[in-house]
Amino acid sequence: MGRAPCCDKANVKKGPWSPEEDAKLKEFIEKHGTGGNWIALPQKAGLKRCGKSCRLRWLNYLRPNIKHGEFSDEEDRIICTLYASIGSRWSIIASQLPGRTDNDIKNYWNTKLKKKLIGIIPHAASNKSLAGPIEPISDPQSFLYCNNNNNNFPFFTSSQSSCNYQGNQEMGLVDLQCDYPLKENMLMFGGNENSCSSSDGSCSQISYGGKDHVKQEEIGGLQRFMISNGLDENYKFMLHCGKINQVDGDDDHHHHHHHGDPLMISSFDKANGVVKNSELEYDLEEVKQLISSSGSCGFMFNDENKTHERGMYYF
DNA sequence: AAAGACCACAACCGCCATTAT
DNA sequence: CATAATGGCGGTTGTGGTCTT
Repeated sequence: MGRAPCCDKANVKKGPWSPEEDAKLKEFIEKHGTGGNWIALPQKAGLKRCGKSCRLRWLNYLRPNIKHGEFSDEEDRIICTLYASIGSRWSIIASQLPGRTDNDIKNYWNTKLKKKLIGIIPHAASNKSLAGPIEPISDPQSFLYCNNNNNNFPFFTSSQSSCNYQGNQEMGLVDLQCDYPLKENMLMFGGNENSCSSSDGSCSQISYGGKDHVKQEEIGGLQRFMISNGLDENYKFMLHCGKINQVDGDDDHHHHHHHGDPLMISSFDKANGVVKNSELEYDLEEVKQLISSSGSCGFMFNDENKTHERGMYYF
């Protein structure tokens, strides 16, 4: 038959560890090691704990050289970059951060870091008046459709009826989903076409890298720059350039990429059936610059059911 | 001052591939 | 081989502390 049962579940302590228990476990492991057997360990160490609980306590808390508290900017950057490329594979991410545990990083991401990443993405809570004209978007199919059920980027809630970009200087992480096959004619800046989705959406992972993933298309005289983040499903929004022939009258000499149309964000309020546009502080060229700068990273992939394409961009 | 909301974090739970009997 | 438990992982929850109302 199989193995013998590990421990008497009924006679095992749960909940937070006391300093005494910590001391016992630490002392035992420092003296005898784990013996490659966590299940037998609590018996030997005289602890009324399940082996699994001991393992967790050791790995996440008692083990030497564990860093706790403040994450550095560099650590933030690594976490964001890795999250953007591999998602919530915490143990792999932790392996790149000496002294950090997967549990710590996971907690940090879920409670703090995610919230820091409001970057170039509109801050939905704003009630500033919209800067741009309201204009219909001719091809509703081209909206990126996002929802925040994945709870990755709940930047928007159902109570918000418009999107405004706040000019946040911080980095932004963008999560997008679209529930239609991406169009063949969509352009990717700087990227190779192969890294875009195959038309049947059969790729499980499409590419890594910065600039490959930003999508641009032209529909009805509008340049559209496809990027999105987590949204309630009542909302759809996209970034796009204003009218192509719009005159850029700006006289800023410091940035060679200052030509081009202002980047607009359009959101669709399904409840009210209204499309709202507002102007982004960055123009398309600036966003391209951001995307292709060394710090950026992004990728796209399809989910298992091949029904959604998702991508993430890290600036 | 009390109650409730919010937050950070440690710990637990269930799943799954691997391993021991 | 068949079976049952382990170890590792990621999602989730419980808990204690702090902040708000």
